[in-house]
Amino acid sequence: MDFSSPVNTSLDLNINPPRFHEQVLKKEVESNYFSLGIRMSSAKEEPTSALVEELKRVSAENKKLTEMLTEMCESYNTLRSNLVDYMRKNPDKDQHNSSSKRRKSESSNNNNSNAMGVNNGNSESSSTDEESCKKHREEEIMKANISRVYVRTEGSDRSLIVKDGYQWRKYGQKVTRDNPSPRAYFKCSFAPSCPVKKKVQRSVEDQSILVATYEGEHNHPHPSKMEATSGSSRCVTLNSASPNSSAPTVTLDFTKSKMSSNESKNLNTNIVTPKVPQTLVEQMANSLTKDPNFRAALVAAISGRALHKNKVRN
DNA sequence: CGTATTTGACCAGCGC
DNA sequence: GCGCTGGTCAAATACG
Repeated sequence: MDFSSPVNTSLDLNINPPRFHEQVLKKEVESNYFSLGIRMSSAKEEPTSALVEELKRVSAENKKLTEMLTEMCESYNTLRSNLVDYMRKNPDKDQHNSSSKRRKSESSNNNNSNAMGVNNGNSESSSTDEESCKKHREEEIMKANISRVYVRTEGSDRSLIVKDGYQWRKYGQKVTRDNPSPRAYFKCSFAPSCPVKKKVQRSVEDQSILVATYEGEHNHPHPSKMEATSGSSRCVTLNSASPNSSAPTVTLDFTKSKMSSNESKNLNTNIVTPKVPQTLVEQMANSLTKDPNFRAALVAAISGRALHKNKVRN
């Protein structure tokens, strides 16, 4: 790429040029320059004024991006809290219970989840919902902290291994009535006292999908995020076509082509990077790295996170 | 040889 | 009480 020629850093955010921001931006830009110890040269000099204009626009875009990011974060938090509320109000639509005392309800829930989007609608509607029972279930679900993860694997991959970064010890395998595929039982072996258990079984509807049910909460930090998905050399992407289930589920697509260990180390990047043209990414990176406010915020964020980490460790 | 996995036996809850 | 079922145990086996 040729960076010597002027690069259009516009992100087309409908702020070009942001006339209503001009005065504010001018002050912002000036203050940015002065804070960096750069003396503003005469506005009469053509190249400098062009740069100032460019800087203004980039600053405006940066501001707009910040606003968008803030909005996204707020939306995400709202959505998440709504989901949590919903799960608390409707725990028996999909949630498992850890105790074998609730086997019947679990079985109906299994039917629901294994249908992978086919709502048979017979699990709960026929029975009159007993309030006390429901409350009891809610309490136990909250205690058990059960979650379910759907993992798409290669069709040829018949193993019941779900790489999530934790260390698991298999302690049993059973063929259940409602699913010809065997169900594997795992205990977390990273910490001897960790109570977390995991059940892994192939979906009835789609044999390439592994359904991993986690029970309990890890009482130790994540061993290594780098190890999370490197084991099978499979690519992980967030799959928006999550199986139709009301439980908090995550679908991981492991069907992408195999990759090297180096590539697998960059999984986090793969997950969060949308399909944006490379030039645009570079332009954005350029704009952001040139912005002193962004750099200051980044430094503050990193130092804050480092402090937080130290705090957690202590 | 130590550790992880496999697999049949066993246990407990539930419905009839 | 009996049979069915899911979950767990533990001896046997496999593997590095």
